[in-house]
Amino acid sequence: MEPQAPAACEQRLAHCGIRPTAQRVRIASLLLSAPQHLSAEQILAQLRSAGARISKATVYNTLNLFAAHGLIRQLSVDGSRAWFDSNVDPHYHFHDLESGALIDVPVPSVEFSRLPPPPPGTEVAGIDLVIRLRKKM
Amino acid sequence: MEPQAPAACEQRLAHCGIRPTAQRVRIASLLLSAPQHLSAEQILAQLRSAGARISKATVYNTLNLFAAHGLIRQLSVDGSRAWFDSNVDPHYHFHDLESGALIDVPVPSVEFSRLPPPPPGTEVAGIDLVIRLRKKM
DNA sequence: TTCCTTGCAAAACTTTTGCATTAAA
DNA sequence: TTTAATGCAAAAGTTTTGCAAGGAA
Repeated sequence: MEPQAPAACEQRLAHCGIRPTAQRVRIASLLLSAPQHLSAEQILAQLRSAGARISKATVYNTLNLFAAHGLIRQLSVDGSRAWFDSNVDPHYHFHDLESGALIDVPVPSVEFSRLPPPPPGTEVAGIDLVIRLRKKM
Repeated sequence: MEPQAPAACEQRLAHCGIRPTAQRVRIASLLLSAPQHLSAEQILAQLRSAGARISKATVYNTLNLFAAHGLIRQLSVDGSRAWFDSNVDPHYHFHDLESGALIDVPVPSVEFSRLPPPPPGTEVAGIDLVIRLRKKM
């Protein structure tokens, strides 16, 4: 997967008020190159094998920072670890139970004809939908 | 919350092919007394403060065993820890982002008028829906 | 006796944090 | 120069595992 142009990432970070350090730009460049789902460990491994000098702490700190600024979205799909989704537009997910793969499901392919009213004093902040998949027999 | 009659739990476990040991019956008795969502740590604390002699390892082993037999369901709602749901009938959840509380949403209160076809070679194994709630302003 | 279960401690894993060093503005 | 970010190691939190001891059949 081609990393996104570092210059574009730099601008995007600066636009969010995030100081575009070398490590942050590399993470952004990797993650924002296409819609994808990566774990912190995967990001660390990919950057290091590409020759980057970066620590685990910085990866976690940066991912949390990006998520807080809405650049990425943190998913809780299986209990094992967090997945970071570079697609922050509203969408849902297929989750292949065998491979663990996550596949984006665009909003228009799901339609709710009925939803429960939120409890009094609350409003809906978001809807997470995960469609679990198994191999067809 | 009243624990369910231990005798009924014993029968239920035996019916699943699970040997009804003292610790397992206590966990079942606590968890299956009503539809609820508990963490392993909460279960351990409640049983111990009720005078039970039980270890953390046994709580985890037992919860995994129960989940494997379909007696309970493990939820991934926030990344922090697993929640064990004593309601194994199909249903969805509200998740209060402020308090962390989980509230069951019965199946009939949600209706899908459109769902995406599962990718070739796969079929839908289940649908997890979490409606995140924030305080209304 | 034989097999399974438990408890304890240690290990495994993911994520966070403290602090000295380094880089950015 | 001043402030913020990084790296490392250690800590924290959750869950799993190895193994000796205990309990059920």
